[in-house]
Amino acid sequence: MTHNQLAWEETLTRAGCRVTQQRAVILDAVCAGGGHTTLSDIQARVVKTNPGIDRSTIYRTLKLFVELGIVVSAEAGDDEPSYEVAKAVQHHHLICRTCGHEIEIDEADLAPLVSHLAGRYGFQVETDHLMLFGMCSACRSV
Amino acid sequence: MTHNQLAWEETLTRAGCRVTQQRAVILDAVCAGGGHTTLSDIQARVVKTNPGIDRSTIYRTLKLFVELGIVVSAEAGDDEPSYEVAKAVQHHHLICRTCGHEIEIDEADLAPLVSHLAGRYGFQVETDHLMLFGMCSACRSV
DNA sequence: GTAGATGCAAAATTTTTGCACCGTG
DNA sequence: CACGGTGCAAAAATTTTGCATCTAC
Repeated sequence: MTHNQLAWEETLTRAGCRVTQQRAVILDAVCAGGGHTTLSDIQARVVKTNPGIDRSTIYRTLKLFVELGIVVSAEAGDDEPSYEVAKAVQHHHLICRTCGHEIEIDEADLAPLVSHLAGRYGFQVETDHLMLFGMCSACRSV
Repeated sequence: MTHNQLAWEETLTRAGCRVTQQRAVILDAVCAGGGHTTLSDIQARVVKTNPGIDRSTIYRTLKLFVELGIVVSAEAGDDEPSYEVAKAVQHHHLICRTCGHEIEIDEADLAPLVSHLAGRYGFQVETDHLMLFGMCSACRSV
C-alpha cells in the first residue's frame, strides 16, 4: 500500500463521496506500478485481484479520482495515458526506455531550467508532473 | 504548406510507398495546427477539406507516417495524443494552458538541464521532442 | 432510511481488418 | 501492368450511459 489510506478516504468523504471496497482496490491498482500505471495495467490488476469489479466502475472511479486530485494523469510520453497517485511533494520522473526503470527527481533539479525559460521567454512553466524519457546509467554502461 | 514537399515524397518513395493525393491531404492536416495537432483535429480537417477520405485511411496513413518518421507523435500532455511534422532541428515547445499559444524553443535551452541530470543521476535524457505546459507572458500579465 | 455506488446490459465511439477496385510508378 | 492504396463494410475494441439493486453512512 503506497498510498496514504487516511488521506484519500478523507478526500472522498469531504467531497460527499463514499469509501467503498471497489475504490480501495482500484486505488491499490494505481499504486501497484510503483511509478506510473497505464489504464490497461490498472484494469488488468483490478480484474486479477477482484474479478467482480466491472469495467464501467473502473472508468467512473478513475475519473472521480482525477477530479478529486487523488490521482494524477501523468504528463505522458508516447503511447498510453497513465495514472499515478498524487503526492504532496512535486516531483518528476526520469524513465529509461530500455529497462523501464524510473528515477524520481525533485523540483530543485528543474529550477534552473524554469527560471531560464521565465527569463528568456517570459514563460512560467507548470512543472507539475513531468516525465522525461531516456536511458539510465545501468543501461548506458552495457 | 508548412511541410517540405520534396522531403516527404522522397521518404515515401524510398520506402517503396506511393505518393497519393490522400496522403498529401492528411499531411497538410497535420501541419495545419502550426504546432501540434490532435488526432481528432486531423480527422476533422481532413473530412472538411476532402470528405471522400475514409477514417480508416487516416489511421493507416498516420501510422505509416510515424513509422517512416515523417510525423512525430508528440510528447503529449494531458489528454489526447497529438502529432507534428518532423523537423530536422530538434526543438521543444512551451504551451500556454490559458491561450493555447505555442512557443518553440531549441535544444540549447535544455542543455544545462540535460547535463545536470547526466551528472547527478547518470541519466541520459532523450530530449527529442518535449512539451512543457504553463502560462505565457501575455496571459500572465492580464 | 437515503444518497450515492455498483453491476449488468445496451449504446455510442473509436480503431482495426478484409476485400474488390482504383491509381501510382 | 503490377503492386500498393483506397473506400466500403463489417468486426473488434474501447468508453459511456441507464437503470434496478445494493451498501456505506
